[in-house]
Amino acid sequence: MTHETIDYEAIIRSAGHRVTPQRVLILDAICDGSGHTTLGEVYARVRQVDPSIDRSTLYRTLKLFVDLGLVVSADTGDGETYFEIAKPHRHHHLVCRQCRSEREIEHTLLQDMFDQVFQQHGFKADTDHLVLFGLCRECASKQL
Amino acid sequence: MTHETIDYEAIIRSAGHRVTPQRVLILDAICDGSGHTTLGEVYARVRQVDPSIDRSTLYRTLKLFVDLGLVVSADTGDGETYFEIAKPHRHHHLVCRQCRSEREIEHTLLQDMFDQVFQQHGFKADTDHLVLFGLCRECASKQL
DNA sequence: TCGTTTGTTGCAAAAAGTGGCAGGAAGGTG
DNA sequence: CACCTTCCTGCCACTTTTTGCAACAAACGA
Repeated sequence: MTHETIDYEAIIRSAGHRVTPQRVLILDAICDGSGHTTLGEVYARVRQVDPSIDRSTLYRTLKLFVDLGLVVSADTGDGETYFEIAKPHRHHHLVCRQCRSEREIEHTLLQDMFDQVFQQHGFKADTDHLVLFGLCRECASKQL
Repeated sequence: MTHETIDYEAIIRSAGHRVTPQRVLILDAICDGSGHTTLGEVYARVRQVDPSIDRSTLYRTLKLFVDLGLVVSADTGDGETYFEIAKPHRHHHLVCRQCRSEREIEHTLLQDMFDQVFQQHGFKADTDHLVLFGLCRECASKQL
């Protein structure tokens, strides 16, 4: 599982929160499958292991994880919110409006822009997971 | 009111939609106040003028306006979705995590980044209203 | 290991958001 | 101006998300 490579328990504890079976289970569920996972999928996986877990717990836990930076959430615009375990490298996503495909991009591509924003406005941007919408290469060529 | 400078009625009509009192009222409500407005604020203002307007009407109208490009919506990540009347120039926002202040930035600052994304990934980004989080100059200096 | 403290959980109820439907009204035509 | 067509709105029922609260259990010290 992806998150076993980072010490998530320490992160939770050091923020003054507790490591509970529910939280561990939910984190596991987010890591199952590859890449982004929807809230519904997470809920289904969690309930499969422990049907007694309440929806409200899931919502609260997800919010906590996002606040702690353990999990990254992205609203891809199609109504569903996606969750993904935080990766060691800062990255962002491209989402095609047409075919809905996703693609990761390196943070480096945005760093220059962040630097310019800082120079011109003194604003230290720290957004760590941006979603850019547009047309992917394939769909763009079909548009002709 | 901001939107009186553009012919929003023509935009609504030319798209095959009707100009109703409810729609006008909701557009007015979005323009009240400066800059971004939350959904809750819009609802409160609308109800103040006409308490009979239904929630579903507000949601449907907001969605319509966004589709038409009359209104720009931005998910600022704090759970609240913000709405703003569309402005003639493409722009984005900086939002301070600390003091919640907002500031507009020119699209030019992002264009280079969009160009690079296109060069490297063939992806035509067209996101027209990005929200970057971080620390504004004032809050950053206080952090010391 | 036991007891204490305090963050968490599950439950229940409220609030927010969505979809179907029938009556009502905007906009066009004669 | 009256009529007609079609889109909109308000209402209702339903799903999703959030909140208050009492019981529970993780973490820590003795």
